[in-house]
Amino acid sequence: MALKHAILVLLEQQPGSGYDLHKRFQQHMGFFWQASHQQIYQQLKGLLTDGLIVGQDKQQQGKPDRKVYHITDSGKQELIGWMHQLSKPLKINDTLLVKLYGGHLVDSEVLLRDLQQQQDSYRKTLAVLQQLEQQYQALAESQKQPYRLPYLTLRRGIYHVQGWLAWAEEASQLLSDWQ
Amino acid sequence: MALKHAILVLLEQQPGSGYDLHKRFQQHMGFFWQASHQQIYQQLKGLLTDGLIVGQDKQQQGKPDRKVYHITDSGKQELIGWMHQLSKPLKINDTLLVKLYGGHLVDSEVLLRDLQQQQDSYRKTLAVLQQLEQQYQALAESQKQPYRLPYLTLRRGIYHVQGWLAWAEEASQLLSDWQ
DNA sequence: TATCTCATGTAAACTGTTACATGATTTT
DNA sequence: AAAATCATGTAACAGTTTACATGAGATA
Repeated sequence: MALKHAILVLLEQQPGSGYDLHKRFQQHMGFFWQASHQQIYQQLKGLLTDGLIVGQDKQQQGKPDRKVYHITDSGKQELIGWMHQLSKPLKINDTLLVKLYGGHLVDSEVLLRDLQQQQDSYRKTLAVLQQLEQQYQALAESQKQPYRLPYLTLRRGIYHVQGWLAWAEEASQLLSDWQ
Repeated sequence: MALKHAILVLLEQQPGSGYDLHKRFQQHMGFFWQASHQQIYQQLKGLLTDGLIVGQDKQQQGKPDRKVYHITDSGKQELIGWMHQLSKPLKINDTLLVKLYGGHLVDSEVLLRDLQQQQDSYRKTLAVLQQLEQQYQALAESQKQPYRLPYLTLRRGIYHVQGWLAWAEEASQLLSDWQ
C-alpha cells in the first residue's frame, strides 16, 4: 500500500499531525497524490500499531490539541525497502474519457460543458504549478539542492497539465467542427 | 460508480460476456480505464439485479458456455443520465512520483532503474496507440464517423504517453547530472 | 450572524485487489 | 509436455468514499 509510504515520506522530512499531513499532501503532492483526511487518520493508526511512527500529544493555546507523529528507525527502514521495489504502472480511471467514448448518446454540448469545466480547473492548477516552478528557479544554485527531487515531480505535474490542456483544445475544436 | 457505467458504455455498443468486456477494456480503453475480470463479473451481477442489463446463456462447441449480456432500455436511460452529470476531476496516485519526492533516501540509480522500467512500457504503449491512430487516419472520411469519439480518447492517450516520455528523459538527464 | 479554518475522529457502504478454484481447447 | 487462451466465478482482505460527529477560534 502506497498511502502508508507516502505518509512516511512526508514524516521523514518533518514530523506532523494528521491535519498537517493532509495539507502537505494538498499543497506539495496534490497533482500526483490525493488522500482525504479520513484516510490519513486511518493509516496513521495502522502505522502506529506497526511501530513505523510514534506520536505525542501537543497542547496549543486557543486551538485543539494536535497529535504530532514522528517516523521511527523501523519506519525509515521500511520506507527505504519500499523505495527499492519497482513501481507498478500508474492506474488511470478517467470518467470523462468514458463519457467521450460513449458520447454519441448525448449532444456534443453536454460533452463540451464537461470538458470546459475541467479546463477551468486545470488552468488554475497550471498557474499554481508555474508559480512554484518560478520560486524554485529563483533560488541560488546552492539553495536549490534540497528541492531538486520535488522539482522533478513538479515538472511532471506541469507536463501533465499542459498536455491535458493542449488535448482539450484540440478535442473541443474537433467536437465543435463535427457540429 | 463509474465502472458500472463504463460497462454500460461497452454493452450499449455491442452485447458481450464478462470475458469479452475484459478484453474490450484492455484493447480499447486500456489507457484510460482499467478493470480486472473479477471486478467486471461482480459489477455485472449488480447491473443484472438492478435491471440495467439482461443476460442469456450461449453454448459454444468445444468452449465453455458464455453468458452474453445486453443493455436494457432502463440501462440506456441510466447511462444517458450519468453522462449529463459533470465528471469529477481525475484522481492520480502515482507511486513513482512519491518515490522521487522522497528519493534522497536512496541512490539515484534506484530511481533511474524505476524510471527506465516504466519508460520501456510507455514506449511500447506509444507504438500501439500510434498504430491505432494510423488505422483511423487511413479510413475514408465517410468511414471515420463512428470512430470519431473513440479517436478523441486515443488522442488523449497519445498526449499522455508522449508527455510522460518527454518528462522522463528530462528527469533522467537531471538525475544523472546531479551525479 | 455566518462561514472558514483548525483539529480529530467513527461507521457504514462501496470499490478494488489478491488468492484460489475449475476445466476445456489451442498453440508452441 | 507446457503454456496460453477461453470462460467463469468465490472469498478474504485492503482501500476509499460518504456521511456523521464534535467543538473552538478567527474572519467577514
